[in-house]
Amino acid sequence: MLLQDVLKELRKAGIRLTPQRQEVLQALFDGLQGECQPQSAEEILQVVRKRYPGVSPDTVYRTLGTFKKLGLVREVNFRDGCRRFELALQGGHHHHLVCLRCGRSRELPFCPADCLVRVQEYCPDFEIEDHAFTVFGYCPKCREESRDVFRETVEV
Amino acid sequence: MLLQDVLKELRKAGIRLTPQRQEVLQALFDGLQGECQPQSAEEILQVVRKRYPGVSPDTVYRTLGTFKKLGLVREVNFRDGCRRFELALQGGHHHHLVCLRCGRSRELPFCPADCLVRVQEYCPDFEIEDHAFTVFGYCPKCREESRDVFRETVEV
DNA sequence: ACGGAATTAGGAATAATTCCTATCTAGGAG
DNA sequence: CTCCTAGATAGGAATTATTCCTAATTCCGT
Repeated sequence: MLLQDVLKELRKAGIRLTPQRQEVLQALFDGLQGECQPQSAEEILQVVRKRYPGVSPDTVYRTLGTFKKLGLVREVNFRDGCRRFELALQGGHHHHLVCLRCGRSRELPFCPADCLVRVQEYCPDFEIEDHAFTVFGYCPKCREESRDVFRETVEV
Repeated sequence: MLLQDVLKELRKAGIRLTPQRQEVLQALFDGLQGECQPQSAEEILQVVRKRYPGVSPDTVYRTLGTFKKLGLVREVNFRDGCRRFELALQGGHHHHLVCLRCGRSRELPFCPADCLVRVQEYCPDFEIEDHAFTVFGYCPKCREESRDVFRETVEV
């Protein structure tokens, strides 16, 4: 799905298409390129401000909230002190493998769908809205680096 | 496992047992009773201050960090603006079903263990430290209440 | 082009978390 | 039991993320 299609859907949903919202959306699309890396509100704000310097944090947060309600954006938590956001396009459902040292993440193409089914059986009256499966640890690069630091410490 | 056993283990691990740390531990144990409800640092602080009024937030955070490193405490995120903590006793591994309205959680006895195996196969050089499986939505009680609100709105 | 409801900027307020440093203390050594 | 010191704490300030408030602006249907 492309930016144009999303804009069309938003218009259809009666969402006012302000330039600020379009820029937030653009930033989210940019984040989709290359390695998957959900962005913090602050990061998105910086991107948006390149074109609209006056944009306020409030606007970014409000826009992300609006998009989240529409199911267009998902929130994830990487345990790095802020919320992160990414596009939730249909067919792109995934989870994350997060490095606790460098904060970078890798997309996981697995989903514990069977668990979700069991959860719904376990609590039939609970209305499931979203779920998170996130694996935390240390990426190969950071493991290597901390090994180096350890060596230096010992040798000195 | 009881508080006494944990204290013994901490001593064995060379962790200084200050009264503040013991109170934090006690608060975490209290949180284990009844419905599982991971606590925020603020909530733990309030409990600890009942006995030690002068305790600082810093101490609670530092203590929780120490316990986390030891694997005694797990951090969870309920999307309510703060980190939450709970004891991670052996055999008690579980996940959470969280209501986005009232913030209460229910313990899930399922774990996507098979997914973890697949993750490790997918990224053999990644050192897995922890994982989170959390289901978000609306509990029966909150669904009922929002239905009431809707009715009122319509009828007036 | 016009009007009204929705949206925004800007700045202040709030809340969570961490930092700093002088002081204190747990627990091992004697 | 007392002494010593590495490690821990209090207290308050600083930082960071997020939300609130309100007057001014703007999208978009008519």
